[in-house]
Amino acid sequence: MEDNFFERVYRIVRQIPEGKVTSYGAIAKALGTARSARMVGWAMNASHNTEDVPAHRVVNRKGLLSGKHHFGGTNLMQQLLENEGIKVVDNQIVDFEKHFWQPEISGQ
DNA sequence: AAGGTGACCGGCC
DNA sequence: TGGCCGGCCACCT
Repeated sequence: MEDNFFERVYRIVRQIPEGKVTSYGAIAKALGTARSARMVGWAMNASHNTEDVPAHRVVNRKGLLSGKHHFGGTNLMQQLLENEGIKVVDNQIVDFEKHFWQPEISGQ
């Protein structure tokens, strides 16, 4: 594996258990670069090439499926989340805090 | 090498 | 919660 920033993000996302979701900022924080939340989103963009990355479990801080547009479909991301027991209404996760899962901090 | 870009976040109203 | 603005950092052309 390479030391690419993407790999770092993927590693975290892959640790997200089923039925749980996290935010870009949380991942960025776990990476130690809380200010690069945008980079996390960018990494997810490249995650299209990686199958082991459940990007559908990653949403923005509001719990909105900000990246559903990139999922190739319209409600695919939502379906995946609902399939894991997460309720999604109007592109927004219900009880977001409840399903929120915080990744472990790197180097700790 | 420089500039543009982005699936964001936090603060303020 | 919603809208607007600034910052921030790695990737791409």
